[in-house]
Amino acid sequence: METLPRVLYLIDISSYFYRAFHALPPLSNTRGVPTNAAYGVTTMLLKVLRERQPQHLALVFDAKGPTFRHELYKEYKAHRPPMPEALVTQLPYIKKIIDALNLPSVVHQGYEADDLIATLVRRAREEGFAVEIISGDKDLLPLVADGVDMWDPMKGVRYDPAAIREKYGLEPGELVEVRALAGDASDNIPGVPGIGEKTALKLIARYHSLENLLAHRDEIKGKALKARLEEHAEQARLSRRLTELEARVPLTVDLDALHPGPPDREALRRLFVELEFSKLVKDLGFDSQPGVTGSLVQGPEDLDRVVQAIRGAGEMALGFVMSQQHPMLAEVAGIGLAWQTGEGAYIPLAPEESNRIVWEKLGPVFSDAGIAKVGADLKAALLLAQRFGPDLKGITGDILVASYLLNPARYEQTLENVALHYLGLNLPGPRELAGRPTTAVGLDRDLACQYAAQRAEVALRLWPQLKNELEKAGLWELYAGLELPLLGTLARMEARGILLDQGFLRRFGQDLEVAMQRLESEIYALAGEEFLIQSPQQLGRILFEKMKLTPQKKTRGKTALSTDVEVLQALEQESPIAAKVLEYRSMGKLKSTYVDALLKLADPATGRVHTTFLQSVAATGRLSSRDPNLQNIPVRGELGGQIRQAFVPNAGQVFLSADYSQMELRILAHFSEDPALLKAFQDGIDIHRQTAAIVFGIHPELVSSDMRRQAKVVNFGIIYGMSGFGLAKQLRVNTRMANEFIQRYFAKYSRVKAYLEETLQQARDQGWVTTLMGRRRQTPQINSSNRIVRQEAERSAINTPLQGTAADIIKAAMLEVESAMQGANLSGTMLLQIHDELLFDVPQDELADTVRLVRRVMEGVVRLKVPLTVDFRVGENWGEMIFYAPGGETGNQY
DNA sequence: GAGCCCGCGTAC
DNA sequence: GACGTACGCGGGCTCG
Repeated sequence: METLPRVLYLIDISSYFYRAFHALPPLSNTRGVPTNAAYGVTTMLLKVLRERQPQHLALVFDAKGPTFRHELYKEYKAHRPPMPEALVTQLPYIKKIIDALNLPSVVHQGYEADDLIATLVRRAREEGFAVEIISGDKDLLPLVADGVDMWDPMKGVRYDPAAIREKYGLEPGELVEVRALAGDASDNIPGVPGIGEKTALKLIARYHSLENLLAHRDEIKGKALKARLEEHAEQARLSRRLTELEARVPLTVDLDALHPGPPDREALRRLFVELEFSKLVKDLGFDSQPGVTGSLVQGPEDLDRVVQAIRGAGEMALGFVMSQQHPMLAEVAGIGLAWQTGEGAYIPLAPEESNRIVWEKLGPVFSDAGIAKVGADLKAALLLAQRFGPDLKGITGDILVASYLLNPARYEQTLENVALHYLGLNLPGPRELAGRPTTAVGLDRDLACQYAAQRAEVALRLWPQLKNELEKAGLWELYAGLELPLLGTLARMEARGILLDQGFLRRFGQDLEVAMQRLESEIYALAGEEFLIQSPQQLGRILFEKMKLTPQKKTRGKTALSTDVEVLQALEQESPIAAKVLEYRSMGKLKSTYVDALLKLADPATGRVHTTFLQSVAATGRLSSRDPNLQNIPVRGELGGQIRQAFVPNAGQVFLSADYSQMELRILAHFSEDPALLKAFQDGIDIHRQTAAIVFGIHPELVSSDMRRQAKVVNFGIIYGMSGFGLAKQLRVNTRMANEFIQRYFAKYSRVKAYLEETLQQARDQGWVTTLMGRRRQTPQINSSNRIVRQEAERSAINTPLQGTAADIIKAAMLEVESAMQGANLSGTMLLQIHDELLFDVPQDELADTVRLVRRVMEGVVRLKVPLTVDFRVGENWGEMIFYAPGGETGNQY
């Protein structure tokens, strides 16, 4: 069997510090420690280890301080700026990671890494090693030879002698001569002035060395070139000495002993966790399972012991094992508990209400506000506790909400992700524990115990860390004063639910079905065949292949021809099929997404739907809503309104809706302090009309309704960071005109432009943007060299303070409205929040008082530089709401 | 059949 | 490439 040559891998590690630092965006962990170079160097090393599995390897470092080259030439590398501060801070971490990886290193006083590598290459060849130099530095290319390759894992580039001959037309060793002539600005090697790399390559290709060139300088054609060579011959000789690598460094290292040792996995795990290299923690597959098995709590004695222990600890983490439905309806298997690190417990619950003993014992602990409660998704715990009897009091640490405030856009907020991020733990899911596809409630008792206990234990451990991080980031007040109490408010809203008129909805569904069947046959007739109208693929085939209608654009994925509303509207000119498909689509949407889904989700016993408000999803700070999403119920159009009509108040009550008027534009006025915007809102002027007057350059009274409509798009476009192109598309005008609108907008609202610029600058400088109440969103892509990525980050950075401040304000208002209503003995209830609107269910006879109170609270919850105004509507259902005018001045029934 | 992505459409 | 934030449907594909 042929024996493969031993390979010595020499890593030019110092150069990677700089390269990783400059190549990667300015990443940092949540504590603000810069981490990009450490990350880049680590991934590079791991790649080498993974792909080469080296038996012999050395990390070669530059020595600190001056080298022999500085003695030759005191100006050597004189123009190098000092190492950036953000890189210096990372060096100790990199050092620790290298130590933990247990990789041998080589350094020698007075020499640069390049010389050590040259020396090691020479010795390795003498001793029969093949060599691979791991570097991206061209200065090392002269070392490449038969059996000596160079590889840059960062770029994935590889050089052997043939590759160098092809690229430069020279032997590798001759590259030294090139550098002697051309010099190197970054190392301050002078070379010959006027000779650059191109000329040098040509000359060396012909004469092969500096000395030979100088000997034949009379043959040089260009007069100027010849003169330069004559004049700077000595400087070129100096440059050659500076650039030539020293292969005789007196190293005593034994090449055979350069073995990578076994990595210190625990040390690596700790470092990666501290630096928040979650992916690396996971990739390396460390054995980082939590390892809490949990004790099963069965019978009254066990329960007594648990209760006593919890009381002793003064805090507890808890989490219910439940199915994926609303907590009010979900199937529940048991409760995971933890009150001290390293241990957890599980209390199984019987299928129905035969858990009397459990709740008798546990109830007082749940309801004791002196015992702090921690968990992932405490809103669910609150609702479940309520469902089984006890109040849950002392809610303190919601892991998901806390993690969300720290970094709302980083990843989906799940206990798994947060545990990996902050503890480096891989939390196994039901599937991993059972070794088969299953859900939490599908686990048998012992596995459920392990699952629930370790999740509670992890939550318990996470909380102090997250709390600390919140305090350090200045987010504690937002957490404890706003989000945490809001969790209770949201739980009450969810528990109330909202009543559906199911009969109405069913009839409407049937009407839709009939209408859709009629449309369906008409569409088939026009198409000449039957097909799935709701399939964009099949529809595209019919429209563009069979009927030969004009394709307008491709889909977002570029995979097919688009059949979206914009396209179909354009096709209305060509064939009556387009309008029919549009109508069919809009009806299908209503039927499947709203009618059918709402009926499915209504509680059969009460007819009420209980949405889930998600408090740790939307990156801007908004809430979202799911199962059903009650924040996107149709409002426009005749048919859309029918859906809303199916939402009705309790008997004898009415719906009251309170919506902030032009909230985000007012916030823009507040932040930008633009005089024209401030004045408009202070004087109660119609802002869209004012903007129309500005962009069309006319008197406000001459603004037509269409101009106002267009100006409204401009106003919103600003908030979204829309480009001229996007605005043009939206308004169906040409880009030139749209740009003109924007230009006029900023000419008049010049402080708005300045404010948007300041926001972007803040994002670039500090890496995050912020809202009125200090909410943060990181902007990791804001300095991306990829323009598309960068611009997307810029739009988010512009939009987030505005959308997020609106979220802050309405959240604060919700808390205050709730307590004020209670204080005023008003019995109306809050049902929904739809971003800038609150929906209440109010007794008729309390309507006027409720409106007064809600107005006072919502308009007064924060003091901005412009008034916040709220519009009220009242109705017998959500689809037929009319403006509420106090005192009934408008003559309506209210 | 489950899980995922795509295309599309609803809200603010 | 071009408008921010969400949720969720049906079709259709992949995978086991």
